[in-house]
Amino acid sequence: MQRKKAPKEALRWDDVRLFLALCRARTVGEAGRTLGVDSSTVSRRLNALEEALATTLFDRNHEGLSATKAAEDLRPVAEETEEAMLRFARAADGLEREVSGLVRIACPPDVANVVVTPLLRELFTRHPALRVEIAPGEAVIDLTRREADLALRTVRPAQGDLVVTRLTSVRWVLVAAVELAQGLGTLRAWDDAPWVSWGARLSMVGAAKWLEAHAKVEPVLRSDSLMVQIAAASAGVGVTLVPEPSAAHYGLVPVRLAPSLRAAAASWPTDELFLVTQRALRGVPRVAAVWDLLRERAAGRTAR
Amino acid sequence: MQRKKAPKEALRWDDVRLFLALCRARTVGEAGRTLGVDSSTVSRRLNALEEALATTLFDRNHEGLSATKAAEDLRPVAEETEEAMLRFARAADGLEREVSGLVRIACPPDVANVVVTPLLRELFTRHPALRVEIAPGEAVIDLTRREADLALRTVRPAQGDLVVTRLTSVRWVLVAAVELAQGLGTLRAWDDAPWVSWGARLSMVGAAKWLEAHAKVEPVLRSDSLMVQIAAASAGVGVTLVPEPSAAHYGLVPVRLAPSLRAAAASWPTDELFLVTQRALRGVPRVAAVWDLLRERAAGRTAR
DNA sequence: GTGTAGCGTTGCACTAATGCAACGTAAGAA
DNA sequence: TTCTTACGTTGCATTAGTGCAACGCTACAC
Repeated sequence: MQRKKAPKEALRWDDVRLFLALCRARTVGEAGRTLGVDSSTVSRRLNALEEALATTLFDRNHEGLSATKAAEDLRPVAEETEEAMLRFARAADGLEREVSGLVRIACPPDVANVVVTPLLRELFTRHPALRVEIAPGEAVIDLTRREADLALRTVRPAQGDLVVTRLTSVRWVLVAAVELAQGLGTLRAWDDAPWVSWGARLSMVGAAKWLEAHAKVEPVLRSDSLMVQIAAASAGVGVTLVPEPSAAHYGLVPVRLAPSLRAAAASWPTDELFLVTQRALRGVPRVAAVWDLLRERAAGRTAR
Repeated sequence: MQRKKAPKEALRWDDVRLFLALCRARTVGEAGRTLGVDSSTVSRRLNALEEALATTLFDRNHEGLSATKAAEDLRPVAEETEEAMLRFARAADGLEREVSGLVRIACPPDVANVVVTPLLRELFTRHPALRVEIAPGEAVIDLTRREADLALRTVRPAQGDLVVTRLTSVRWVLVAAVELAQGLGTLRAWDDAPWVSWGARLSMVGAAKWLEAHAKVEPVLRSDSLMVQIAAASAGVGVTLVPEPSAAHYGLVPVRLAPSLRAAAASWPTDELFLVTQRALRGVPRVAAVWDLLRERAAGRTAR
């Protein structure tokens, strides 16, 4: 007597699909074909289902299948289930294809140029109906006012019903145009070089604070725009602190430092780059498409 | 660029169950607990589902899950699906527990005694609420008139909306009571022994036809009841042809035959035993219980 | 700071599910 | 009869799915 001890097996939802296919097919093989599996699999799963329900659903003989009364009683309920399942699939498909329309991205200008712009080609290849608007600016755009769908920020936002993910962290480096860096050689004192730095309005920026704290130099140029600083540095106006990826992107090279300066350089700021959107927008396909691509392509391990 | 080539993956119905559990849980682990699987499994299957739907359903961070707009749109449809699935499970459960009531079995008397009766103890152990009525008789009971739920027959019924399965095949053997068999020794001619055989009414029975064709003997006793024949043989009245299992059951032993008789003996009839019921009754649990036990216990390989 | 706890994810060994091919049975054709 | 065909089932090698344990990340307590 080798009876089963555990009829505790939960009903697997896929078994209802199997059951329906069997109701509609005249043979096990035919049911398997509609399900895309082998007839042996159908046979075994039917046996398991019957054991789980402690009922015989179909009689099998050399002519194929014949439904028992139990199966015929169950069939209408199973078909309701299938209709609901089809509605679900249709709803899911409906969501899926809406990757079109305009996505507005707010981000710092350098991030726009260095991070976002290089990804646009791939984004449009993936989703031809997608359109993008980049709103660059140092100021913090208020997402809750719907000025943008997506924001890239260097500070983690706290308030609001927002979804936040950290993309990467970037170190800042002291760079200059190639000729100036060569002309300077190894920097022995901070004021041995002309500096380009931040204006009064954004003096709370990490780089500005570092300059204030560690290298009390008087910049030859101040600007609240990082892009202006980069342009000035590129023109050989002076040295400046910029995020490493931006330096590489614009052909600025690191300035060599004498050992005496390296301790202070160790506390150069580190930016973290956060991707932010409103919770309600997170699942909207056109937004999700950009979100996912940024996570996939722009995310990096923490630089320690 | 290792993108997926095949988003052709069909939606598995169980994934909707997973999706619902995730909607209701605040964490992956909680969803896994309600589903009875590990959190790692939930994590992987969610990733697969999102890839299949090409949609992000949940954002995951250190606090757990948060549903995206897509997930919230899908949730009501998924819950309808679940309700239908629960109705199915309830219907299946309802069927399952009805193994009780009376099952009427029509069969030849020897089959009743030899095959059915020995199984009753196990049947009642399995299904204590079950009751059985055995209607023994040589005549063919008409199942379509609902005189019986189940029939055991030696001829395959052709007409009607019946379900038929062959249980086993049995050879007939020439037997006698122990003392008579010893007294006879090896039989050299058919009429060296007194015969017990069928009456006129059932002369079409295989054994009667054989006797007519091969051994033109005049029986000392005729009866249309196999049970009477067996009783007579047991009392030492004569030799008779009976199905092999019945002979063993009633302590009758084979009569030894001289080589000259063996050729004719080779064409002793072979009965097949068929289990029959109406299609509509096949799935009724109390009937299915008996059907299944008979198939399981009484079915044998073909005796060739 | 530094540790701790909770979350989702990943590596790996293992189990269950699957496909393929061979089998046993039954009905009809030659 | 024998052969053929179609059916469901079973054995076995392979694959996909799973659980456990370790990991990385984040927040919070200290």
